[in-house]
Amino acid sequence: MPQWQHITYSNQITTEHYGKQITVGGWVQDLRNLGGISFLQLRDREGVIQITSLKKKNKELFELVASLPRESVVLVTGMVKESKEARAGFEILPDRIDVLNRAEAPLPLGVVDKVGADLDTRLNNRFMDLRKEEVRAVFQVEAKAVEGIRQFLLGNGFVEVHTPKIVAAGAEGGSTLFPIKYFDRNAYLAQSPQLYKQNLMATGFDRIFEVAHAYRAEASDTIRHIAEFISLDVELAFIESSEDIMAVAEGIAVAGIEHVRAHAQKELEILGAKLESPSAPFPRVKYKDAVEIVKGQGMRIEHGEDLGTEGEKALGEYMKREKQCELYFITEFPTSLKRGTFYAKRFDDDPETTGYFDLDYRGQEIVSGGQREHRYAVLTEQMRENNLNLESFDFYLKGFRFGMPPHGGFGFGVERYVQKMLGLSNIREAVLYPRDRARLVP
RNA sequence: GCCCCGGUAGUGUAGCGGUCUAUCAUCCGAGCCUGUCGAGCUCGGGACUCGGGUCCGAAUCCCGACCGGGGCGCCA
Repeated sequence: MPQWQHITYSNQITTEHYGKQITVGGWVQDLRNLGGISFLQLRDREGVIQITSLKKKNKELFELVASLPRESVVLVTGMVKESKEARAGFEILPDRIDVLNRAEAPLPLGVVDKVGADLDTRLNNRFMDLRKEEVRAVFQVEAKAVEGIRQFLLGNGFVEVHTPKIVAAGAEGGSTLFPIKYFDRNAYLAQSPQLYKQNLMATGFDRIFEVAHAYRAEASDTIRHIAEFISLDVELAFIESSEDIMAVAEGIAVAGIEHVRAHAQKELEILGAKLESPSAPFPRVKYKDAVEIVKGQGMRIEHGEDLGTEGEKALGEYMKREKQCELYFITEFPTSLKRGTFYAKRFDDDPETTGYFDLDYRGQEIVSGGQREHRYAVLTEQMRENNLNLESFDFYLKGFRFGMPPHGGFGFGVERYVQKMLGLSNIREAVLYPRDRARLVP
């Protein structure tokens, strides 16, 4: 058996192992040398094991242990012994220690130091930061959330697709596009799979989703913006209204949380996050009612204005307080606020209003979507309103001329979802290697 | 992009014109200790972002650069 398969994880050790020899491997988290006895806390993927050495039993081995700098990588082969003093209920008495890699000192960032570190320092040394279980737990939760969402979508007949991230034109304004060199031409990083997922609605793939990076060159320095984020995009055809889309968005939000609750209980505990089952259906608050609620909270806002960050927060507090609700839709956004979203379908009997919605989680937008305009003539008219050059959207528009069913969809911000779920103060905490206006490394 | 705030040992901080050969913790090194797990004890080590300026004197005040934090706009 290869060495890596021979290693026992800390959480796999049971009373069955007591009195037997095993091999464990990991990082030297901490070392206490009391003179005649020493305790090495060895951390692996799953937890921490105590390695107890006695000087009188093996002086050479004892001195080797004592010389190990923290965060060195070692393999320890020894006997598992039941112990009342050890936290895990057992400890390992080493027969052999292989030092695979000695760590330098001082560490750029302490893993178990009794002092904090700024997020910037942590991100600059992310590999060290990720040795902390509470940091890794965030990404375990994210993985479980996405797993739950995938299961939900696959179970409902959605097909997972992958669309290009190197594109010729953007779905929205050009200002938020990252230009790149594409051989001898200019191209951009995709800010959204919008045009492609709509194009796919004309193919027979009538229910699709994609989990992929999206790139936004927004000059936004906030705790909820990053230049590269995971967009979970959904599009489905043969719908009758934006309500059909909302039902899917709701299903996703519930599925992610429920899957995390069921499969990441340990991580939630580590993070101290209390995550309750959301009750569906989520409330639908029409934009015009949202304006009144925000006004009622003492804020100055007029109908037709964007709610703004503070308005969104105020609405979030209101929904929590009055409706005991953390997830809710803001629906029927006025056309005036969605004019840039040229593909948004306006109500036939009220062209000043769209079926577009946001899904907010604790006062923060995590989803935006709605029914699209699938009629070629109306769509091109709305694009002209935006002074768009129709020729550069040729591939997109062609899809509408030869059989395009009514459809709609949304984009779901995975990191924002996880951030809100866990109450993280900065979205960067929910990204392994975040990219923002200032950060390109690591 | 706009508006506030901040940059002091590896890490996190105190100090905010002279008493700073700069505080505390953590950390690192040497030593003592056979049950530690926020170990304890003794000794030692390590820092004022950079460039101008004001002043008898600058970590401290002013200007600029660079870096960081937060808010707003915008958005996932």
